[in-house]
Amino acid sequence: MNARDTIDCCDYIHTHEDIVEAVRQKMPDEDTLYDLTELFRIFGDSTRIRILYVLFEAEMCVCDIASLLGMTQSAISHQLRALKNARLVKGRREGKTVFYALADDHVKTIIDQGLNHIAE
Amino acid sequence: MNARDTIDCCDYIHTHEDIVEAVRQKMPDEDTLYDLTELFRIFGDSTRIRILYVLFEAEMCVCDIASLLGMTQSAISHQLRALKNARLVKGRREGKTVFYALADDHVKTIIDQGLNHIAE
DNA sequence: CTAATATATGAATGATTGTTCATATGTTCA
DNA sequence: TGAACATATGAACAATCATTCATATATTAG
Repeated sequence: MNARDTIDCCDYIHTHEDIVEAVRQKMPDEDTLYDLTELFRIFGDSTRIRILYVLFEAEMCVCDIASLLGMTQSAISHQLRALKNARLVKGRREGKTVFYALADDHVKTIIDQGLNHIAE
Repeated sequence: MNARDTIDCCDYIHTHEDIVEAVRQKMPDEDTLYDLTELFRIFGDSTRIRILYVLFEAEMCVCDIASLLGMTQSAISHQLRALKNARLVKGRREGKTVFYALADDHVKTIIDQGLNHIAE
């Protein structure tokens, strides 16, 4: 099948052209779609989820997180950067140490929704 | 640094041992962590997000979704399987055609939370 | 300034993943 | 039964990504 043939792919599309039009109009723009996908992609890694769980409890320095999760400082630092770029965590420098904390409480809300789904 | 050295990685961990202990206890078990990560990983792909958006509007057959998104039937079918395994969509066969629909309204809630965050 | 400590980062690598292609399965109709 | 259609699926390939290693930056103490 050729995906470019937008209307002749099967017998059903002609019977629901109003719906097809509604879908087309309600699709979010490319930028929103990209940001949304990117946000969930960040949540889709167990190291990053673990880091977020750690930060639910308290702000913490890179090395403590690494220690808690049994991973290297470098690995954690790389992932903290990803989380920071997604504005899920924020860093605060105090001398040599950088303390990371959750950026806001959307994070917890999103994770809770995820937990809701898997608990179902 | 060796990540196995759970206590001697920096000067701070000793000053917050109560918090470290609290974090340890509140970390979800491995299974939950895996399911949660897996769920968000499924949301973390723009094709799958697009499919979910299409299904917000109405149930639809594989080939219509493919047509709407300008992708091949095979690609969509593969992704529908992923969405089905994550129990985000469900399929209903009617003759030759299989209609897919959202499994429940957690899906919309989770995506809305994501939109909330990026709109912020 | 130098040494020590905490964090950040670029490059390399192994693993994972989305799409494609070819083909199989399942259903209807003649 | 056989042809036509809708969907599903396994294997292969290219692209993406998490971690590691080595090293750079930043801060403090001496």
